[in-house]
Amino acid sequence: MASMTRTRRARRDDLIAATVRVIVREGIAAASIERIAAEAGTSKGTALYHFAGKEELYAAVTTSLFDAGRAFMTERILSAPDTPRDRIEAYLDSNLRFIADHVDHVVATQEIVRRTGAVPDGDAIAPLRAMLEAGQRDGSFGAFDADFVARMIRDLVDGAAYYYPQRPGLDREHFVAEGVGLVLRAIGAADRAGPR
Amino acid sequence: MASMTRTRRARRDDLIAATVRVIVREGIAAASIERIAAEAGTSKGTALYHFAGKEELYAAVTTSLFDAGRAFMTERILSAPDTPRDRIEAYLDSNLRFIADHVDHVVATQEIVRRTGAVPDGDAIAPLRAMLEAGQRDGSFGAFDADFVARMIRDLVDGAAYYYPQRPGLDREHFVAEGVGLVLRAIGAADRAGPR
Amino acid sequence: MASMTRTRRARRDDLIAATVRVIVREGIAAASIERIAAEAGTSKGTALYHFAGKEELYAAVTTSLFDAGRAFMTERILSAPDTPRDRIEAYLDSNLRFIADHVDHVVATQEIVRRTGAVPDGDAIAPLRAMLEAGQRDGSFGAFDADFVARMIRDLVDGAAYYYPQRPGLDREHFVAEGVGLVLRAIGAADRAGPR
Amino acid sequence: MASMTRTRRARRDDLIAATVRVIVREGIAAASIERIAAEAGTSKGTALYHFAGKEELYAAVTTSLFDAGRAFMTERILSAPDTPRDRIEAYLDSNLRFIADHVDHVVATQEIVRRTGAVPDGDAIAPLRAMLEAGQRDGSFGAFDADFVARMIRDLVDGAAYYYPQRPGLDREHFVAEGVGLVLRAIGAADRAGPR
DNA sequence: AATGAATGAGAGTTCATTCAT
DNA sequence: CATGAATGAACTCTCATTCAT
Repeated sequence: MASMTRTRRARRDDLIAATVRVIVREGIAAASIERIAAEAGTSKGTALYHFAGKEELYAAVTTSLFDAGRAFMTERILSAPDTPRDRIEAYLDSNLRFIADHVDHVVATQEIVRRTGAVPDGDAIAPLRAMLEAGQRDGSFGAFDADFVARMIRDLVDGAAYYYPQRPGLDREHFVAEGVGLVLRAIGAADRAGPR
Repeated sequence: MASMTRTRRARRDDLIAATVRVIVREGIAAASIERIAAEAGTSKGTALYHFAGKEELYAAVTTSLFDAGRAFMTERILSAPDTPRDRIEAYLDSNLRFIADHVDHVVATQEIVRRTGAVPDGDAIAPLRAMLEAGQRDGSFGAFDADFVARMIRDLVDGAAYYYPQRPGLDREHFVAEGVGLVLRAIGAADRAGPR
Repeated sequence: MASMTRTRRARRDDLIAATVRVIVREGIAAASIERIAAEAGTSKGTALYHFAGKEELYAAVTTSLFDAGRAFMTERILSAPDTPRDRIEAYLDSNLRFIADHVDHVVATQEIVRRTGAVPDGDAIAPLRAMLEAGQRDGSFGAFDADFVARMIRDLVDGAAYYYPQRPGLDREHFVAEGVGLVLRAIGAADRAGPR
Repeated sequence: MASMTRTRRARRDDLIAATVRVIVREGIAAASIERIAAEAGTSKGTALYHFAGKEELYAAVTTSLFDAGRAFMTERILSAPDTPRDRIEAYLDSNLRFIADHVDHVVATQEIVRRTGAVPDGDAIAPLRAMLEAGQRDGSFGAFDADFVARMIRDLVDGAAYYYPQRPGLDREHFVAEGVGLVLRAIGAADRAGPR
């Protein structure tokens, strides 16, 4: 994948962006290859020249988002203090921030994942659950079913992507703070300080 | 609609149940009328004899669930003490209980709603937000963006329907208690008493 | 066919009338058995109990019109003076008068004939051509291709059925006189007298 | 529309011709896209690749005929002497000649127009009526209801298209002369000269 | 590298007809 | 007599995919 001509790379990016736009604006049902190609200013034949099939195109959309998201988030999580509370706060904060900055791509990816059932990255729950359990062990968090809560947090964070663009005036910082606060309270970790 | 022959009513119910099964097991993409009819042990022609079209079939699936759910929940909510905390607890408790008892139908309905965008009942957020705001006014709940939190609670509750069947051993009471507790903590209303 | 219970006869007539109404108002494409049955205030099953199939229903529509038309016209033609000019005038006059009095049934029948290609009565051209040739032999009419003209007269008369209802204010007598006059002039027989 | 590849133009013409053949030979009821495609030696998918739908295919059939017809006729009518009699004669003569040369296409178009009700060109009666009224004003034609006669002439001319192929031995010139003569006599304009 | 053309599989719908009650 | 129920055939249309240029 690294060895791609610049043209090829550019065309693929065009098509990925067009896919995102079509899915977000017109719904995934309307996202035929022909419609996407038109949105990208090219032809169906060309789209399928660059991607072996629709599956591969969709995979490219999700993969490109996951790669960017992982890079963005791991950096921030790793540079946070090594306590469960700080790590999970960093996780939520960076995730919501990333979402706010890539709403369309996130929404499109969720539509694709829901339709194809193929998460490219593997388990997104496991690390979250691990963090929760760590916090429970050292007493930072309350008592709850870590698996259940982990999944609910993911639903909540994913759902935020649909909510965010629906409130156009919504301030990004407010959005992030609300999300983080909600979860921290839910896991019994919101009692540090400050106006969160 | 009340005036339906017994056969018609039965066949429609068969088809509604078959639709739910197909959507849950094979995904909504595979839920063609022919596939659904086969699952119901009948023919495509018959399915379309009983439902004017796919839209009407899907509407019947969602409507039947919403009707049952509304009946189940309103009864319980109305018989709860008239405080914000008790009402929202009744709301969550009855909703999660209803979900646990109708997982497949709930999941199928969510798939349909997501695809068609047509919620038969109108706004599901408004009443939840109203309850939250009432609790904020009288000091039972903490400070948060009620609209944001209302939506997140809905995402969370809806998401629980996907989670529940994935943990086969999961006790229904545990499931409900975890869900209620999570939300009550998140809105700062969990400080009553007892082992919740 | 003569031996029919009164109910049976009545239901058949209801259905024939309903067929005519549906075809005229909504077009023959919309004239499904179900639609026709609904228009007649009964069910598809009943319609097919009274008529073996759609073909038979359509045949009944055309036959009932042809029978009535033939009775109406032959009487008038036979009571006309026995000259080619008088006979053809009686033919046209009675035909146009009959059409004006049964526009809907005539139009419906034409639609059916055009679609099924089945004229119940046999050749409608032959007698007309015979009259024209008789007039040519005795010098009452001019010189023309009798077969060609016979067919054109039929097209013209049939077409009049579509025209008549489109000019609501149109006087029946005027309509008949114009039609008769047009044809008489066309065959060189209009030079008798009077304001025709 | 002018910018079409040669292949596309050719395939569309193939399909238009096939449509005409199927309608004329087997009736418009039998003219399914699949049947038409087979007649054109291609597949249903290809037919729908070249025409957005059946409506567009039918529109192409009628439009192509109307365009050719209008070109053929206007040229001849404009080059005729500017008297009502000459103009209407040119109208009839050119129309019947065009019909004789494109019988199948004309018949197919009439079937389509009758079924869809969509005349691509607008009112075909108005210009005819205008010519008739002009002739009445300057005394070239007799007294008659111009609107009525205009419509009857159209019925007559259109009907000629069905008649023509039914008499295989029929000479084209004879056919045209009979049609023109019939109408000219009917409107009282046949008294110029010669054995018409 | 790009694309027009072709095609088959499959979806939703309509409808005449058969049948049991 | 009447009708609800059931069904299969046929039709239009969408779409991912293959291929030749």
